[in-house]
Amino acid sequence: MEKQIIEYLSKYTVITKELENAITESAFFKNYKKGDILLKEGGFSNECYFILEGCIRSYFLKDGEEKTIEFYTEEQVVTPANYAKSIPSKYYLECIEDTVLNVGNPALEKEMFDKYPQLESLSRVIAEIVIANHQETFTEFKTSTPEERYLYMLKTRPDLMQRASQYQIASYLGMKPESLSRIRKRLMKK
Amino acid sequence: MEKQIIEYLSKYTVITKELENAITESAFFKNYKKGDILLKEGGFSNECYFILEGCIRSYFLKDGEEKTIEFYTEEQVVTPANYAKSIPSKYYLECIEDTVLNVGNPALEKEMFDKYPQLESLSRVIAEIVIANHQETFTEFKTSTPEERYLYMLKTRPDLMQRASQYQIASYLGMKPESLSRIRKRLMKK
DNA sequence: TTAACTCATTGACTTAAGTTAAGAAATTAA
DNA sequence: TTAATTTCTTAACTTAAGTCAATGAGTTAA
Repeated sequence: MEKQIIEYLSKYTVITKELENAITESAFFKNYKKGDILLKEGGFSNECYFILEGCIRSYFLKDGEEKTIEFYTEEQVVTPANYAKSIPSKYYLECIEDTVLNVGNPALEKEMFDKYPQLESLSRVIAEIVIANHQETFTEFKTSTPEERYLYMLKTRPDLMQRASQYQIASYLGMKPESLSRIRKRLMKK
Repeated sequence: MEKQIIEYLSKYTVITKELENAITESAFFKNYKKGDILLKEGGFSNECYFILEGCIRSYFLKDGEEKTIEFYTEEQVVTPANYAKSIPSKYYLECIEDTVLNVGNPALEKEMFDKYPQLESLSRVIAEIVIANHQETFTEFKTSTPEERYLYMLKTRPDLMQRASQYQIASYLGMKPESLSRIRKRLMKK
């Protein structure tokens, strides 16, 4: 179980045996059931997550509808925007499958960063990769039609098509469920 | 001139006199004219920038049209996605005004991070803030109509309305220049 | 096993963005 | 200062997404 985290980090840099042990020993896990809410809109957060198994969806309510912000799956880090801050969350975090998480907190994070500066350095590098990836996704979104966005998602995150419901996917793609239904029908014929 | 960088960093943490001096002494500036290209699509980059004055636009070509990815203005950091990597850039960086930049490079960055770990720590913190801000912008974009997106930009980045041309703003907002023109006309009447 | 509920599909209609093309306005260069 | 070029606006038309409403399919719970 701990291995997954080490494997993930090892993609970016060499993890010394010492650091590996420190991470393994301090690792803390939690299990959630499908439908469990990790964070509520208006709530506070002192936890960040690394997904070992399962899927988390972030969403908020607008005009009485759920608007999906993001889907997080295996090997992804979820840091609530209000993590370690005393401001209320703007969104929900919900497990849309049974989910196993590695859970972090500000105190542990600080302790680890102080003890192993290379870990904070690695976090910076990963954060910058996340920024670059995010910008690419956003750009793709802005320059595409709803149909193209659906096709792009099919190509880049095909697993989500099975894991999430259509109305969740629709709002993630910035469209109405009816439109997604029609797009799928249209593409069937081709 | 150096003061701006120190002021910017001081928003997030206390900058010791020693670090301030190190930053000030190693700071390197460049001046550009309106229209100058900092990076070409397909080109390589070993520079990152902190904008002291002016405006940089990132864009690429799709279907023969310029698609604006982002506008960067005073106090913003521009790190090309291929910075310090041997992969070609997917986009252009263009000064849309006369611009004054503080220029960084991988070697200097490494030297400073090694000497002042708190600077790398700060970079991580800022990177995470950038991620949170970016996600909020993307979410706002996804859940809004083109007209709402225009109004949102008017509210959050009013200066850009003067600094960039309409076709640049239109593609930044994910619409055609004709649509932006019509939206503006529609809003005039209200 | 049925009843209740949620989710997905379909159809008719409305609305606004895309497309194409022309011309006006503004900017830049000769 | 004029000519050339670029940018912006407008109009007519096409296309597809949003809206509203009904129905069908699938899931969950009594």
